[in-house]
Amino acid sequence: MRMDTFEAKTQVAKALAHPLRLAICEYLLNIKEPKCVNHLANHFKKNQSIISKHLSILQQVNIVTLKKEGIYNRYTLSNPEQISCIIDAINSIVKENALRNSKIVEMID
Amino acid sequence: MRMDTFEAKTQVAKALAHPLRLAICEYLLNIKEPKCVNHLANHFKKNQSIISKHLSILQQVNIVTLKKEGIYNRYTLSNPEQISCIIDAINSIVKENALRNSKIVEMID
DNA sequence: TTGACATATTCCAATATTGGAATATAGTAT
DNA sequence: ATACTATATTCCAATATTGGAATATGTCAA
Repeated sequence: MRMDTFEAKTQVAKALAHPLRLAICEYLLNIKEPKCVNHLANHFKKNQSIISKHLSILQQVNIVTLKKEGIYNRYTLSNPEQISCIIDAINSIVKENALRNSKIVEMID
Repeated sequence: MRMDTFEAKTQVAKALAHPLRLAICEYLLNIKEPKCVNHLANHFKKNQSIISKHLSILQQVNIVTLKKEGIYNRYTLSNPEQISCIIDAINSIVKENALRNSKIVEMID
């Protein structure tokens, strides 16, 4: 496997490697409806330029798709199944780590 | 879902968001055997301090586990199933994007 | 046209990540 | 003890990512 093959994959991983972007993805996954920038800005209590920029980063690697509807730019997950897999796997790793850490704390106590 | 819940998840995503780290994970997934730093350094044609540092980042979020065997520090994936899910999902997104882009090129031609 | 609203983009300073070189640590053998 | 090999860590300069403010663009309605 050539190394530059990993560059494109890394772009996808990088797009997910931010707390707000990950939260946006998880939200869009659960809500299952296209959401506009303003809605997301209100929901996450961030200003619109930040939300817009993060959505743009997600869009660049096609994690998210934009539908223009009049005034509103509505975003959905382009590949909900894949994003769901990734989020589930990450959650599983994090959960296992938390469990492992709590056991280590017990050992110390 | 509180925002700081995403911090731990983001750490996992960030750990994967580097071409060499992603390549190491994919390699360890395929090889299914613990590999030492030097082996990985030779395989990826990088110097040992870089490999060691990247393994340390992967270890911090428990993507990778260290087994000390005499002189050698052998690393394996801690959660191969989850990492496999993530890598497959990323590959699927990247493949779809490549396909989509090639179709766009056809439209332009 | 103007105004109002939704969104995108640009600019910039702060912060984070990176690779490479040098150094430190650790284990084994002699 | 010394020497050798494997690995980890520290330091630093270059680069990348970030959030916020300001500005630009885009859409509709009066």
